[in-house]
Amino acid sequence: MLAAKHIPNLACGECPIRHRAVCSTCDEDELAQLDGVKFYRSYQAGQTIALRGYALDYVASIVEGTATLERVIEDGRTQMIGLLLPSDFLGRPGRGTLQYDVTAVTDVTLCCFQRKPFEALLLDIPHLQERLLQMTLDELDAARDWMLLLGRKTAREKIASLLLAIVKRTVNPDGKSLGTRSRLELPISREAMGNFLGLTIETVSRQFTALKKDGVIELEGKRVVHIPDLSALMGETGDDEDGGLIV
Amino acid sequence: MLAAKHIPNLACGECPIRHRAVCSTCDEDELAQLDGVKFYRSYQAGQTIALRGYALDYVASIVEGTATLERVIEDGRTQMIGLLLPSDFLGRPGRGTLQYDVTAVTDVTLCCFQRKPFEALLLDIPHLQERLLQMTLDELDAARDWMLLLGRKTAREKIASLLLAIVKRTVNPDGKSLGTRSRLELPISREAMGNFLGLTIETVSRQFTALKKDGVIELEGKRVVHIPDLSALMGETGDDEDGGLIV
DNA sequence: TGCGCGCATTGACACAGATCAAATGGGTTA
DNA sequence: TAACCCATTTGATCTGTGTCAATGCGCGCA
Repeated sequence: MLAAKHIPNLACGECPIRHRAVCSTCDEDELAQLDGVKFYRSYQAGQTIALRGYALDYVASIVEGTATLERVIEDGRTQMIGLLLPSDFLGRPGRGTLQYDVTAVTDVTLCCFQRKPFEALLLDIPHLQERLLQMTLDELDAARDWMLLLGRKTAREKIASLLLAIVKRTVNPDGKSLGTRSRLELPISREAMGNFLGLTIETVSRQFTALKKDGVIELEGKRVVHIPDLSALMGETGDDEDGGLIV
Repeated sequence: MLAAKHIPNLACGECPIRHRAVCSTCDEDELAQLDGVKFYRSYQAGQTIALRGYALDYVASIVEGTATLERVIEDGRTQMIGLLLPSDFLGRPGRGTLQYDVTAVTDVTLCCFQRKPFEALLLDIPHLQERLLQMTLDELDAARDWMLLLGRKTAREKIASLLLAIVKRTVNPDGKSLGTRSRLELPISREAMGNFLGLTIETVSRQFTALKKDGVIELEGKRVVHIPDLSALMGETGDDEDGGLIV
């Protein structure tokens, strides 16, 4: 088993997530305080970053890469409950353990803060805590969209919603108006999609085949999807307007 | 349509949720500040408290009663995405609209705070913001437990998990060790449970019948449940230990 | 070039939960 | 007390998705 690697810290001025992460509202002085308790760490694709119930002595921002949050029951049933992308926040101030497993799906770089000093800074820097509160509220909204999907959508609607969510985020992360035709590289395996959507891998596969047969999507290999008409895909999500779900 | 009623404020010293709500960590002086922007409001069972996308100019603590948060799609499919019980927090600082509908399921009393001044107090009173952050993180954890339930649990496991969650919240809100036998009054209808769990009302009813036949629960009327052996119920939740889900 | 490995697709069948429909029961009103 | 209402339960049947098993396909490696 590979261990996490310590790597040299990046200066905040060079940081690609400086203006989106938990530190985005901090001034120079406040950044310096954070800098005093920060250290970089990297994980390779497939590595476990944290396990449910085990101590995690830091909280962190994702600088680079993708990680999943998953709950697993003993009999193997697995539900993905979150996806961490660059600028997202990992860990829980005020508690030393997590309720879920965290796994790197690509190589991941973290900007870690020792937990205890970070908690103290939250009280000293109201804007830092305010930013973390807003990020947490956003995550809560996303989780609730996801609950609607898991509880009430059909397999076809789930797949369409997922594809649309990936389009929104990877093709056009800034929310500008979307063109009518999109090419899309799937960042996760069929199995991960199943765990994301509360489906089996076979059902995921069958729905892909069905959407292809109906002309909603075109497949190029297994990992690349073309969407000839985005509004047709939106019509398949089961949502009132635009597909709701934001990953 | 009935309108929300303004009712006289209760003094914080008399407040039944004084030590659990968002204000629980405030001292006398800070309470006085909150008192300046607070007003009580009550809703009758069945009334709409807020609608998705419409402005809500206050945030609030639930003093008494039960309210649901729901997402509804046009064809009528409904997913409950949250349940508000006394001491829970309603509304989103920093944003004037909600993403979901809020409905009173019993008569509800709210301790409301005008939103803008409340947001200012969050920055002035770090402990208030810290408390709200902790409550939001707890909600996020609960939402994630719920996602596991919606995505991967069977109908029987869902019902057992819900019953256990209600036991934890209403019979013993302080987390003291639970006795072996519990009496439990269900705060919501079968339909609401179905919307909570991603099931139809008929399936909910059948699972109640099945759990009764298997001796896991006893019914007294339709709204009261006796749980002769809590650990037996825990064994039905599908969770590793104690049923995870916290409402 | 061919073998093996992992992921994905396809097929046949089973079953949990949905759907449609009818019966029950408790509470409220006249 | 009867009539009605509404939530709930129960029954019969249907169907979407899971399960189990076989096959296909791309890719690295010998």
